[in-house]
Amino acid sequence: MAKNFPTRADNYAQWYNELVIKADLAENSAVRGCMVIKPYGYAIWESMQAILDKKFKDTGHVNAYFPLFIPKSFFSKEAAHVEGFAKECAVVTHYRLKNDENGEGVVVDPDAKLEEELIVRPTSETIIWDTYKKWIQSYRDLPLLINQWANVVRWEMRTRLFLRTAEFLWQEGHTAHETKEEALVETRKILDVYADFAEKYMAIPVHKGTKSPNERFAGALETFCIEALMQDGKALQAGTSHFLGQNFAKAFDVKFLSKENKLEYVWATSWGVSTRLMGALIMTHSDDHGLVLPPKLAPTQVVIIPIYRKAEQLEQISETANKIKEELQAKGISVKFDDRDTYKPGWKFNEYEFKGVPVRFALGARDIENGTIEIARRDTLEKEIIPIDQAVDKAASLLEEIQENLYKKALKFREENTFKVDSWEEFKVQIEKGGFILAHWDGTAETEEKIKTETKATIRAIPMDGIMEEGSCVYSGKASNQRVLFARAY
RNA sequence: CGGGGUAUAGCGUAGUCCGGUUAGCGCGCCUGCUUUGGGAGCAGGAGGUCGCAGGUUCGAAUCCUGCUACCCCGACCA
Repeated sequence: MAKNFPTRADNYAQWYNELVIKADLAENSAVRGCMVIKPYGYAIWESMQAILDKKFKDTGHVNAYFPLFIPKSFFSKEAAHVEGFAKECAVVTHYRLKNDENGEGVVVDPDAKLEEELIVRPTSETIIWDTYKKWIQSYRDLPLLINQWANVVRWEMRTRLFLRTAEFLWQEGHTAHETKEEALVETRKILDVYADFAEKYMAIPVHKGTKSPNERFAGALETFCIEALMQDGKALQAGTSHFLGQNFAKAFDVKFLSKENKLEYVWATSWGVSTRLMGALIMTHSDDHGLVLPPKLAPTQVVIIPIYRKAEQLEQISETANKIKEELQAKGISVKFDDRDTYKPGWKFNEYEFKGVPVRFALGARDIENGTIEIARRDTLEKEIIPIDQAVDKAASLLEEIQENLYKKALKFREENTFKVDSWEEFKVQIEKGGFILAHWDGTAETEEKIKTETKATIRAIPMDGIMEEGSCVYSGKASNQRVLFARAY
C-alpha cells in the first residue's frame, strides 16, 4: 500500500494532499482556495469542537454569534490591526445581480452599489468590540467571556487543504476584563487549555511560548502560542492566545465605571484555533498507509469486519459481532460493524487504515469455531488473535495504549529533531535538515529579519518553559539570556 | 503579481517533437457467473465537444495565435 503514497523524501506536500483526499477528509472546492470538508473529516472536527467547547464552558465562557460582515470603517479604528489584515480581505461592494442585457447570464447590478463596503470577517475583533461598547458600562458587567464558533475568510495567495484555506472554520474567544492582570491570567489560561487539548487529545506535543514582536497578532501587546513540529521537519503554529491590552478598548471606546467610580478602559484578550488543527493532526501521526487518528478524536474508534462465505455464516458472525459492539458501546466506545457485502474484507482493511480507525477486529467462521477474534492496532499495524471473551477489555485498553503511544512517538520525534545551535555556520547547515533549533537571539527585529531572509527560518516561540541561560546571539553575537525556538514553518 | 509547468472519459494517463484509419491503456462504474482471513477472477458492456476561441491544411489531440483554468517555486499568511 505504501506505493500509493509518494515517500516523504519525494514530496511531502503531495503525500499530504493525497492523504487528505484518500482518507476522505476533504477536497478542493470550485471556489479558489476553499475546501469541501467531507463527512468523515467534519466528524473529526466535531470531536475537536465538542472537547474544546466543554473546556471553554468549564472555564466560565459562553458562546455567542456575531455577523459575518464587518463595515469597512470598523477596520480603520485600530491602526495595527488594519495593517495586518488589509491585504487579505474579501470585500462586498454590491447587493444585487441582474440579467445581462446581452443575454449572457447574470451581471452585478451597478445600481446596487453599497454605500459602505462590507468586509467578510478575517477575524471578529472589530465587530465584537463595537458591540461590547454597548454591553459594558460598569465593573459589574465584567469580565465578559465570550466565544464564537464561526468561519472566517482570508484571501491567501497560496492555499493548502486544512493548513491554509481561503475560508476556514475556527473558534475565536473575545474577553474583556477590569484589570491588566486579570486579562493576562485569561490569556495564559486559554493557552493552557490549548496545550492540554493538543497533548492529551490530539497527542501532539507542543511548545508554549510568546511570539516575537514581528510575529505578533495585529493589534496585540503579546501573543502566546503553541508550536508543533510536523514529520517533515517544519513547524506549525497550532493555536494562539493574545493579550490585547487596551488597544481595542481605546479604538472602540469601551469604558467602564470602576468600584472607585472612575471611568476606565477595559483590558482585552482574544484567542483561537482553527481547522488547521486537522492539518496538524494529519501531519503529525499519519504514515504511508494513511491517516492515524488518536482514539480520543476518532469518530469511529473500533471497526468490526466480518469474514464469511455464505449468508448463514454472516448471520452467525453478526450475532457475535453485534454483542461485542453493544458491550463496547456500553463502555462509551464508538463502534462500527461493517457488514456491507459490497466490499471484500481486504478492501475494508485498507479503507479503515486510510481512515485511521485505531482498532480493528476481524471475525470469521474460523474464529466462531475457535472462540477467538483477530484484533489489529492502527498505530503499529500489529495483529493478534485473542480469546473472544477478552475482546472488549482488550479493545478498551488498546485504545488507551494507542493514545499514549502516539503522543510518545511524536514527542520522541520532536526531541530527536530539536537542536541546540551556537554558531551561525552551524545554524545555516542545521536549518536545511529541518526541525527546531534552540539558539540565542539578541532580541532585535533586525536580526530576526536577517535570519529569516537568509534561511527562511522564523522565531516560532520564545519558550515559556525554557531555561534562562546567558549566551550570545547566534547571528549578531550580542548578549542574550534565553534560547528561542527557530524553525521553518507552514 | 513575477518565474516554470500542465490541460485527452469520474480519476490517473499514452499519443503531441515528426499532422493521416474508428484517440489507446489502467483504476473506477454497469451486467452475469465464480469468489470472500489483506484492495478477487473471468466474460460482456457503458462512458470522449482531446480546456476554450480563432487560424493554417485535402485532413488538427498533434502546427500557429489569443484566452482561461489548475499545479509547482517566490512575495503574503492561522
